[in-house]
Amino acid sequence: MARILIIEDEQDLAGLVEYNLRAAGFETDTANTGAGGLARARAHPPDLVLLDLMLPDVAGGEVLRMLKSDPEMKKAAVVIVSAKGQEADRIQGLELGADDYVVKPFSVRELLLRVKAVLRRADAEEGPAAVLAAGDISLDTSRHQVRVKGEEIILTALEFRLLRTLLERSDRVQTREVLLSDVWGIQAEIHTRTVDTHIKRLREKLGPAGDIIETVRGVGYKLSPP
Amino acid sequence: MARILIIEDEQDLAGLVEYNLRAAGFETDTANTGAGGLARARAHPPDLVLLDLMLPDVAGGEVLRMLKSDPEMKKAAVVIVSAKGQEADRIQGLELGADDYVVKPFSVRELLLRVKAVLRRADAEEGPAAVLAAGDISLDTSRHQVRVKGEEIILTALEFRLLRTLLERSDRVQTREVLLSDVWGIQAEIHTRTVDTHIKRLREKLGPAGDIIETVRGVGYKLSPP
DNA sequence: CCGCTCGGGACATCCATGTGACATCCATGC
DNA sequence: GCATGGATGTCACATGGATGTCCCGAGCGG
Repeated sequence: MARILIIEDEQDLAGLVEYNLRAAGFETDTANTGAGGLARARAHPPDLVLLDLMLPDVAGGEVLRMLKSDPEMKKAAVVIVSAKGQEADRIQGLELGADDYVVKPFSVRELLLRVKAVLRRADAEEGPAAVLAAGDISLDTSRHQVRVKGEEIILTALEFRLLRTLLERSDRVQTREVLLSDVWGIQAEIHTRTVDTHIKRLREKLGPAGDIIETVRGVGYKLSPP
Repeated sequence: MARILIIEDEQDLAGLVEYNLRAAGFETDTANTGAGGLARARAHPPDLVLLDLMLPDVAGGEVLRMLKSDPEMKKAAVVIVSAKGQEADRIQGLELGADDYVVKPFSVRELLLRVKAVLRRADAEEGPAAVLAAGDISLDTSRHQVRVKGEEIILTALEFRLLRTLLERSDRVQTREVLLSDVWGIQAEIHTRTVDTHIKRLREKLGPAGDIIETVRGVGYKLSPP
């Protein structure tokens, strides 16, 4: 899922936003100052930046300019957060290349919708691509299609997410807890056979190619390309 | 590069849009009233008109009608800008011959994408044809006509738009949210059957050929040519 | 007033999913 | 080797959520 950097000096607000973005399945990172935000962005380029224009150190506009001037960070979408009535800021922000803005006070719901919309657009622009592969298996995210040796395999939405998660983390063992959390969105310990059952169904549908999903006894599952 | 006429009464917004269009390499011209816009268009026919439906003098719809009735200005593409929630206006606008619309508040990136897309289509039409096809279905954007095995099918403006969107993104799954956003111009989570209903109507009108609209359970719809 | 289009609520329908019971397998200690 | 307990594989089934379908009311144009 997408990675979002929050640059916001009001701790309460930052916490609230972070909590909700995580609940919606995003990875988040937070900085309380403009300088800190830029450092974070450089260290770990995000897909989207939530930028407050009123920061204690650097002016928000300046941060935006810096972000957009770095070829590495440039591709991140930017959503501006500005205080009520700062029309001038808003205009300036959009001129500088922000993708959208929300005005304080905003509802979490609205923020989520805008973030999702911006990311969706960014996705659409990236064109086709987005094909994961391992062994005889290839998975096309945008088409929502899986092939084994060129032959199409029909998966359910859940099976698809599971396979994608495993492919994205090829060769690394995923515990049942991690899978439950990342594929199912559930945080809990397990006493049921839910994960196993779906792994089984996946192996079944993949046929012989299903062998690349390995069981790591006592730990979890991993997908290991030949 | 293309020439764009902005008819918009909010000065700030007009300025912002103008700035960005110029930055993107377009020639621009601005009018703050409907009458002024028509005068400008007559004096110097644009390739594309960005038309706000809420104008101080003439109704936006009227401006559109005038534009389309003049043989000289007729060839200009029109992108409607309407305030949030003015559903009726959008539909009406499309029926009157607008090529696309954006809903306020919109992001600059979105506006640019739509403007470029519309111009691209307009360009393509100058050539032999602007026909999208898949299986037995062919859709002619310039004639606003759909055929199944050569037989003409009558679609409403909305159905046409829905089908075109699916055709343009053949093979790629579109979630209900994406469709609502791109076909309807609404940003929201869904609890209604709106999208499904229109998909159903589309399938119905397309007859057996309607089968190429696939349901991807848990995700959305996609059109997959044989 | 009639007919068309569209949105969306109220169902009907379908099938993906979660679950617990049971079978099986494997690492471990002897 | 072998017994043993815990971990994993497998299965059938109910249940809820997602989708298909129908229908009505609103808005608009003729």
